[in-house]
Amino acid sequence: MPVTIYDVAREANVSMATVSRVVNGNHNVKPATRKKVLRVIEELGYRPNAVARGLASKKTTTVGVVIPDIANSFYAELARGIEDIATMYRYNILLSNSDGNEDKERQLLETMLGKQVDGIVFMSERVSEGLRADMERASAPIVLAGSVEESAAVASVNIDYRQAAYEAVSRLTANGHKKIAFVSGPFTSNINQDYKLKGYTEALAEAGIPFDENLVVETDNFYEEGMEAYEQTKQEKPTAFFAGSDELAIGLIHAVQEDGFTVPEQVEVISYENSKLAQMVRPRLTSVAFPLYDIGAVAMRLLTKLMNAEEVEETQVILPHRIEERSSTRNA
Amino acid sequence: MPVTIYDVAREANVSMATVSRVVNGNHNVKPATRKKVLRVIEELGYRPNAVARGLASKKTTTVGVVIPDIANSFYAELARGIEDIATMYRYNILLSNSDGNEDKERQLLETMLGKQVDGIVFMSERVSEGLRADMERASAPIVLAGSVEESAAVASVNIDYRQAAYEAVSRLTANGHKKIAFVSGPFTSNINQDYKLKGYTEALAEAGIPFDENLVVETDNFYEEGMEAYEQTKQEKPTAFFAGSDELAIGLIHAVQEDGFTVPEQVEVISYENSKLAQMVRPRLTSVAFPLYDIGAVAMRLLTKLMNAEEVEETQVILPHRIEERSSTRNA
DNA sequence: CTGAAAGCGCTAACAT
DNA sequence: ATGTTAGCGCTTTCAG
Repeated sequence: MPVTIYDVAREANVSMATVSRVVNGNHNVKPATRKKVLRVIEELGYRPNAVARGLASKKTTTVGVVIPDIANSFYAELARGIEDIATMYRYNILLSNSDGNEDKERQLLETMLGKQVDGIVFMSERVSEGLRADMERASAPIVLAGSVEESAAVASVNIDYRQAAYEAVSRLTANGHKKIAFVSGPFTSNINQDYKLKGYTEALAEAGIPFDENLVVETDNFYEEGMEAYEQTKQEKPTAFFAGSDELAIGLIHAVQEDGFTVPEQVEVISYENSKLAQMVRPRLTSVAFPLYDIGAVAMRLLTKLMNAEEVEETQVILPHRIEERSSTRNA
Repeated sequence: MPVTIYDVAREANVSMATVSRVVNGNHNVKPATRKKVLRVIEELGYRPNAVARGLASKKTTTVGVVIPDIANSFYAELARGIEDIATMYRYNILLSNSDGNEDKERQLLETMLGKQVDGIVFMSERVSEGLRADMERASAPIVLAGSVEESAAVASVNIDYRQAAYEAVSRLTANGHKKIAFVSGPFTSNINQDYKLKGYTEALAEAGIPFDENLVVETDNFYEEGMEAYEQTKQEKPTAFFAGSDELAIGLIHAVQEDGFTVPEQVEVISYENSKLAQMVRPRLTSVAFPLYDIGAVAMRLLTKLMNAEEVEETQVILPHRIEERSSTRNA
C-alpha cells in the first residue's frame, strides 16, 4: 500500500536506480531529472523504507544502548549525552534496560546484534567474563560508558574513579578528621568495590589513619539508606563522611542534623556525583563532579569512529573530574 | 560473512523453510528434524537477521518513543514504564529526544515511520496542528502518554490534570488561605496553561477568592526559579503555594524559610509530581501523586492492542491520581 | 548520466 | 512434515 521507490520511478519515467541516487544525494544525476524525481517524491509522499535499505546496504544507522536503569537520573544523564551525539551523526537509538542483570545484559546484546545495529554503547556495573567474551566476538563495535572492564579488551570511557575518591577523602583528612566513614553504593559494582574503596583506603593510609571496617557501609544508593548508614556508624563517632552518591549524602546530612549536629561545622560530608540535587539541599553539597553527560557523549563519539573503521589512538579514554566545593565541607 | 538461514539449511540437509519454521516455533516440524536443525544452529552460531525478517514480514517488533528529554526524571520515569511493558511484549524501543521542539517532533515521527516501527508512544507538551495531522495519517498506531491533544483524534493516557489541580488548591482553601500563589511550569505546555491553571482558578472561585494575576508565575520548573518565584510574589504576601513540580516546591520552601517563615506552620506548600525528591527534603512534600510509571505502562499496553488491531473500547484513558499527604501542609 | 539486474536474508503462500 | 518459489524495497555493481 505505501508508495515504494518503484512507484516513484514509474511516475517520473526513470529507473529505480535513478530514484535511489537522488534520494541518497548521489551527484551523478542531471539537475533536470533530479528535480523531476524530487517533485514526484513530493507528490506521492514517498518515504524510503529504512528496513529494506538496511538489508541491502548492511547499515541500519541505529546504535544500541544498554543501560541498567533509565529511570535512574545518573544513567539518564549519560543516555542524554549518548543520544545527542548520536543524533548529530544521524544515528537513532535502540534503548534497553538491563537492571544490571547479567543474563539480561547478554540477551540484550544478542537481540541488538540480531537487529543489526551498527554499534553499541554499553553500561554495566560489572562486566562478567561471559559478557566480555560475547562483546569481543560481536559483529559490531562496542564501547563501554561509565563502566570498567579490567582486561581493557573493549573500548571504554570513564573517569579515574580511584583517584577521584582519593582526592575526595584527602580533602577530608586534610581537615584533620580521623574518623571518616565511606557510605558506598552497591559493591556489585566493581567501581565501588574496587576503585572507590581503594581510593578511600589509600587516602586514609597516607594520612596514617587505620582502616576501620565498621566505617564502611554498603548501600543501594538510596536516600533512606544514607540515613540508616549514619545510625550504623554512629557508635564509631565519625566526624566526616564520604558518600557514594548525592542521595546518600543528603540522607547522611539529614540524619546528622536530626541527631543534633551541624554540617559542615561539626560533621563534614563530601559526595560523589554532583547532580542537580547537590544544589537543592541545605547545606549545598561539596561533591566530586562526575561528568556523566560528557562520558556518554564521548563514548558515542568514539563509537562513531569505530563504526567508520577510523584509526583510534586510544580506546581506553579517561575524562577529567574535579571537586565542586560547596557548603557541606569547610574550607581547607 | 555471518551465517544465514541458508547455511543452516545446507548443513542440516533441510530447506530454509524448515529452518525458518523451527526458528519461529512453528509446530509443523518433526521432532527429529527440529532437533537436528537446532543442533546445527547452535554449532554454526546462527542468529536470525531481524532486518531481513522485518522486510519480509512487515513487522519489526520495535516501537518508537519520542520524549521531550530523557534526562528529565519526570519523563525518564514515564519511559521506564513504557520500556517494561514493551519488553514484556517482546518489543524493543527506538528512543529519541525532541526537546519539545515541534519541527524535531515531526521529523522524528517521520524518521521512525521510515524505520518501520510497529507503533509509537509519543510525549509532547503541546501537540501542534501539524503534528496531529501527521499522526492521523501515520501508517502505525500512536498513543500519547502524559500529553493531551484537544481533539482526541489520537489515543492517549493521562490523569485528570484539571481535577488534580483543583483538589490540590482546594486542599489549601480549606485551610482558610486567601492568598494562594500558583507557581507553574511553562505555559508552552497546554497541561499547565489550560488544565492546571483552570483547576487552580476553579478552586479559588469556589472559595470566593478573587483571581490575582500577580499570584501566578510561570517558570521552567527549575529549583532556582522556585526561589525566585517566592521573591516575585512576596509583596502579595501569599500564605500558601501550589507548585507545578517538586523542584519548584523545594525552591519555594527554601526561599520561604530563608525569609524567616516556617513551613507548614506559617506557609503551606503543595506540590504536583511526587517524585523521590518529595521525601528527600524537610519538610517532606505533600504532593499530587502523578503516576508517571503507570501512564507509560498503560500507554504501551494500549499500543500493543492497537498494533494487534484488537478492539479497544476507549482510546482516551484517564488514570486515577491521589494526593500524598506529608509535611509541607497542615492537616485539614 | 542512466538503466538493468542481481542480490541482501528472511517469510509466506503454495505444493507435494 | 517439508520443499519450492516468490517476493519484501532498496543498494549496488556493471553496462552503456
